[in-house]
Amino acid sequence: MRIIAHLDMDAFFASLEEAGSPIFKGLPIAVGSDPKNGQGRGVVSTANYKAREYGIHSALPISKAWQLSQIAKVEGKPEVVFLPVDFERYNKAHEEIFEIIKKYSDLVEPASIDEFYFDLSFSKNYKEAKKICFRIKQEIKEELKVTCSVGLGLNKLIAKISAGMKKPDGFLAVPEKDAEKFLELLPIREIPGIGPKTEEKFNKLGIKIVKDLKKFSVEELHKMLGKWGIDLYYKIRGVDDSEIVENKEAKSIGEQITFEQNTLNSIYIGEAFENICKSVFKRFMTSGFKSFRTVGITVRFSDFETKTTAKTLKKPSSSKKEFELETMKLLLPYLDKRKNPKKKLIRLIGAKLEKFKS
DNA sequence: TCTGGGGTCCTAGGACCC
DNA sequence: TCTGGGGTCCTAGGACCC
Repeated sequence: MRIIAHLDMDAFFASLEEAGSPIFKGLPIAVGSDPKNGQGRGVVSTANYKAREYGIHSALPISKAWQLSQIAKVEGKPEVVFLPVDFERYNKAHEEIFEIIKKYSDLVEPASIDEFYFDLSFSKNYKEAKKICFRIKQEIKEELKVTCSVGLGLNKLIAKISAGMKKPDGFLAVPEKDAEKFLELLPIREIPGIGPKTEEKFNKLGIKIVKDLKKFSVEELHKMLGKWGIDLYYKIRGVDDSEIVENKEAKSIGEQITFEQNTLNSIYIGEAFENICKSVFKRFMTSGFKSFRTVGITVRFSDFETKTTAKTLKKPSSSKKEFELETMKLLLPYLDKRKNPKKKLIRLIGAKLEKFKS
């Protein structure tokens, strides 16, 4: 029988900032874009638990977060500490956590910068596995001064959901015999892969919790959701055979920027685009891949309409010149009448590389 | 409230080939 | 003369996740 663990860092970016700067201790922190006195674009990446009391959370527009901070100030509460995202620092912490988990399990999958799956099937039982989880939690706390939550279950799905239930600094094991009951009572939105659109779709049919979802046959879910519906049918019955995968290769490398102000100034856009391409290519060069075959761009207009265009080259390439030339050819039509007849201002541009060969 | 940036996976339609 | 079936590749867009 498998025993799978999922470890999820608590308010990761904000916790690391707090741990790194004692003066922030106890203060509300929002890591994300520059609020620029309420004029900033962009969103909150991570808010610590103190900031969440103000109503600030991930993906909240930074301007709104700034307003909430001003309101708090008027009420005599401490203002929010706004900090930029420091990926270098978080990546380093990620590696350190990976190394700690590695000491206890030889099958570890980093699922994102702040999440890991690992295999504890070698443990005699859940009690033994739990002990290991607590040792890992302890070690992370000692070394990095941040907390995490861990879930245990018979597969990745159960492990992930249970890790999320006792945040922060929590632990939950859902043994096999309880798995189906545990799932049945959850709101469908708790199932990873069911987002706002799918939730809405099911809500309209009166489907609220996982138990309601079980009314549908495999065929019905397949029809409604495509291939993923088949997975879902089994997942909600506690069946998830997906493996822990240790080394996942990247499928794409890309970057995009949102301008401070929407623009159609081709000199300005051109310069920004050049910088993006340079940076993307640099990352390609250090990725270890030998070649790419598809190049692509993204353009987002002022009304948020977003266009992507891609071109697959005849032959694999590793040429920076070719990347820059081909993406520029894709971008140019959006700057004039060809693909922008209404002369809409541009809000964001991006470039990416795909179809790698090692 | 006016919406980042980094990704992954899936789908549908068209081109093309045998 | 007016039209099959299977397969693959490519592109654009959508949903989702952190």
